[in-house]
Amino acid sequence: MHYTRDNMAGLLRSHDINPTHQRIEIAHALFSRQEHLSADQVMAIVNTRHSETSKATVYNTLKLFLEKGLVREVIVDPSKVFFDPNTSPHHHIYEVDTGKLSDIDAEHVQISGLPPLPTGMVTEGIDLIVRVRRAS
Amino acid sequence: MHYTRDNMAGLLRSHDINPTHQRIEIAHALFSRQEHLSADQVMAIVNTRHSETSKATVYNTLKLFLEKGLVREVIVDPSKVFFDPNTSPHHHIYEVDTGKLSDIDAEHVQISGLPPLPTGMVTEGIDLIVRVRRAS
DNA sequence: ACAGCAATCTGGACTTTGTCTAATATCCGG
DNA sequence: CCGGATATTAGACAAAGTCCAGATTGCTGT
Ligand SMILES: [Mn+2]
Ligand SMILES: [Mn+2]
Ligand SMILES: [Zn+2]
Ligand SMILES: [Zn+2]
Repeated sequence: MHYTRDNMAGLLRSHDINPTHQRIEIAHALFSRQEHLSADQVMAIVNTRHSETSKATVYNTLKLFLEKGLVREVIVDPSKVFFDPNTSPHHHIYEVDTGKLSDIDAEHVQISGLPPLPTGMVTEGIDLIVRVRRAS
Repeated sequence: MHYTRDNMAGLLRSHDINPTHQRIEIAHALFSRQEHLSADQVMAIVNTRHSETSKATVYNTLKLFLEKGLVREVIVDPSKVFFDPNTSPHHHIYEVDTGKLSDIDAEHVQISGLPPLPTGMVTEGIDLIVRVRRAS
């Protein structure tokens, strides 16, 4: 699949999001790269040519995408949140030195032996993060 | 085991940490409660009676404890880091509504099917977080 | 075309978490 | 007690994120 700006409007609509110029640009930044980006990185990408999207809109839009299930949040770095255009179930490898974050397909990963949840609680998601560094 | 201020000095020494009044208080805050605390919470606990430990010292000390392996860091909340006096291998349940964080013993949890690491990389740790919320 | 209206976007002030620094205080061996 | 190393401190600073009141945009009905 190839993500063009034109596809973005349909993608947004299919997630019940009114497609505006700013939202299309932000979605395009995430989906054309298929990378994990921080709000700051999105901000920089969207405003490379000329300043056209404010910080408030970047944060508002990313939060909206999150609520609508268009992207997922990955919390691995204590100083910033990453936004992930890949919403299929998967896990992450985090290189602590470089900050590089990559996907692990969940298909072949098996997690067993988890205790039962406290009553009245439902699982919202299971995050598995493998923290790695260069062998010293 | 019962963690008193008096055994804190020995605990610190056994981790190659020079026991000072402030360090003992901070260690005592964490180990007597056996809870996951943020820097802010540690700060509040340590200064309840009267102000006696600065913000800089709280942060410096928690970082020192981390380096020396006395505590572990848990990154689940995008807005703050938790410090965990339990350094034995274990996982976490995070209640997203309340922010409550509790331990899952790693003993019976089995994770299989992880892909091989990129060459020259070693695992520093595997964090498994089960995000739960009240059933709606 | 145009007024009215809701939805969206914006700059900038503000808050929170955490870092840094230069000065001071404490500790310890000789 | 002296001198140096180690530890603590207040407060300035930085970065990530939130908030708000005003401006823009894009309709819809006339
Ligand atoms: Mn443009
Ligand atoms: Mn005291
Ligand atoms: Zn991912
Ligand atoms: Zn724990």
